[in-house]
This record gives sequence, C-alpha cells and structure tokens, in this order.
Amino acid sequence: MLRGDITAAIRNAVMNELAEVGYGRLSIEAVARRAGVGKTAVYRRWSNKLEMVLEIVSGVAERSVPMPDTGSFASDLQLLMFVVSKALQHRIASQIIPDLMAEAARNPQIAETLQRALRTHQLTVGEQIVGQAVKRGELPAGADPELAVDLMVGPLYWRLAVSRTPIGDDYVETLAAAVMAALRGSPPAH
Amino acid sequence: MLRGDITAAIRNAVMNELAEVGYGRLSIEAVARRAGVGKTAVYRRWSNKLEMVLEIVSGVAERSVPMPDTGSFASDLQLLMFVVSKALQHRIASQIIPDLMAEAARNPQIAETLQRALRTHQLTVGEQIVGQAVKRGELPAGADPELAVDLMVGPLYWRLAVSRTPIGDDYVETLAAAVMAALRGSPPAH
DNA sequence: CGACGACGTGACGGTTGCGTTTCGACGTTC
DNA sequence: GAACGTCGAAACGCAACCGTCACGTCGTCG
Repeated sequence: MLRGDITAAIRNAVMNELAEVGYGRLSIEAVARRAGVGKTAVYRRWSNKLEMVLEIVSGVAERSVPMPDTGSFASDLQLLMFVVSKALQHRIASQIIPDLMAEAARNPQIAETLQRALRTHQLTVGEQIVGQAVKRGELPAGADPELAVDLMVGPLYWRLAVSRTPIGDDYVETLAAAVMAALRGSPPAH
Repeated sequence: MLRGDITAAIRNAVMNELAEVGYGRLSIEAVARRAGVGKTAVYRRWSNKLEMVLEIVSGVAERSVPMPDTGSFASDLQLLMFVVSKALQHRIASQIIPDLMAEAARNPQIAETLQRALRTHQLTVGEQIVGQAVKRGELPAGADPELAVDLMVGPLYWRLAVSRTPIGDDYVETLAAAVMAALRGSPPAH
C-alpha cells in the first residue's frame, strides 16, 4: 500500500543525510525535508531513527563482497582487494561506513547489524579462499584466515576510509603482493 | 586567573563525553553538567564546541607514538606496533579515535588537526625506521614508507578500533612478523 | 461513484541545546 | 577592607527536533 517511489526517495535521502551529518546528528525532519515528503510518510514506515537506519543500511550493505574463486590465491586476493578498494572509494560509502563503525562502538544494535552485514561475511570469504589456498599448497597449513582478513582489509580501510590519502594506480596490486608475502612468509599461528 | 582544577575537570569531562556520545551529539551543557561546572566556566575558556574539542584532543594526542631506534627493524616494528596496539585498546581512545576520524571526513578543521596530531607524525616515524632498515640492508632499497605505515597501522586499527574482536597474546607478534615478511618480500614501489 | 488509505502540510506541546546575561558567593591581591 | 575576577546557578530568547494529530487532496480499488 505504501508508495514505492516515496520509500525510495526516503532511502536515498537517508543515505545522503548520513553521509553529510552522520548518524548522531541525523534527524527525521531533515530526512523528510530532503526527500520532499512529510514526516508522516517516514513514521509510517519506520518507528524511529535507529530502526530506519539499520533497515536501510543493511539492505544496501548485504549485496557487497563477492566470493571469488579464480583458481589461484594470488588472483583471489587481488580481486577481493580490488572490490573492497572500489567500495571504500565510493563517496557515500566512505563517509557512512566509518561513521557507523564509530557509532557501533557505543550502540550494540548497530554493532550487531554491521557484524552480520559485513564482518561475518568477510570472515566467511576469508576462510573460503585461505582454505582453498592451503589445499592447493599455496599457503602453509597453519595459515590463519582471521589474520588474513585483517591484513587484506585493514590497510585498505585505514588508507581509504581513515587516512584518506589518494592511492596510485598500482597501490592495490602492491598491497596485494605484500599481503601475499605476509601470509606465505609468516609462521603458522601459535 | 582561570582555575586550573576546573580546566582539568572540563578536559576530563570532554574526553568522557566524547567517548560516550561522540562528537556529533556532544553538547556543552552536558560537558559542564558532567564536570560539575557552570556553562560560564566553559565559555570563558573556549568559544565553541569545535575549538574546545580540537584543543583538548590534540593536547592529548600529541604525546603519542614514540620514535623507536632499537637497532634492528624487526624490533623497531614490534615495539611500534605494540605501542599502537596498547593505545588502541585503551577504552576511551578506542571510542574517541574512530569517532573523530569519521567526523574528520566531513569537517576540514578536524581533519587538519588529526592529520597534524597523528598521521604526519606516523609518517615521519615510518620514514625513519624504514630508512634505517634500508641502510642496514634489512629491507630492499625501494621499500615504501607509506606502504609500511599502512601495513603496520591498518590491520591493528581495523581489528582493534573497527572490528573490535579481542586479540590473543601473540597477535601483535604474529602481525609484526607478517608485516616484516610483506615489506621484505614485496617488490619495490613502481 | 464512493470508500479507503497514503500523501503533504502545518500545527501541536515538550524537550534539548545554543550562547548570553545577571546574580550573589567566594578568594585573591593590593 | 575594598576592588576585582572567577565561580555556580539560573534564566533569557531562539532554534531545532521530537512524535503525534487533524486536515484536505489525490489515486486506486471495488
């Protein structure tokens, strides 16, 4: 019964408003104003700010990281890091993600949602490609998927979402090579 | 003329308030309330929220990362990462830093302050220890200090401040070894 | 055609914070 | 002991936003 175009306008307004002012200062009034709709239309769909943001953001976030299976660990790694780097260079995403991450540190509901939408999936992907790599003999048997994820995502996140220094054309490639070396050369965990 | 104990109480209140509600929702009223102080006392010292937060935070942040010179790159690296990991596991810091980082993405003044207080110093340290390592022959000649910093700080930041998964006793050690391998094994930049 | 429901508008009372001002109390300084 | 400046408390007018409600419009379904 709710009109789809209006819902879409609100979703869009929420994302932009989140990017501009952040979760802490996001107000329903501003969202409605920006979407060109009445507050009523918003409250008819979600009962408060938290619920609204969580539903909208997790909807967007879930279609994110792919599960690569290119046949070699090196290219799995490169593909994965390339996708992540693209995502983190998206204007809106690079504003919203750090903001929600910070907010998650003090709001368990946000934390749980992001956990489910991002981190869990990442870890699954990490286990998958590391597992395959070990099977193929490309990595030593004790290779730790959790460490692998930290090494893959950490530098990209730091550089693109936190430090925000622009990267060169071959930065991702260089970084992927470095991660490769780290995982191959590091002793098995424990 | 301003009473020092009151200034200290306000500084303390700002840090705690920042950790609890974040910059976006931080209000001067709440700071004064928490410090047990009149709003007048706050406005007598700083003229608005931004100025107050910047002055206080950068004061705290500047005495942060040391310049290690242990004689070997491996132990420089380990020391540095240990210090960073300790800092990022501090309850207050691990709440405030991601919050301000996110805020920096939309407020140039915050960005510039953090840049000066953290990133620039980090890069200097990075250049220093990588430079020494190259001189000693521990790293190939083309080793890139910027990449090194991303590899050192990124995973720690991601794991401790973003993902917030607890780390084991030897995690930092393992990570340092991985970074070591990455820097030694990676091709020279360009 | 008539009922229904979602729509935008605008207003509601209540809360919170802004930055400023006034007040009386207290402690220094001279 | 008088003058000064900081202190906390409280109030100021103003603005934003909360969540709700009443209204009139419009499109759709039956």
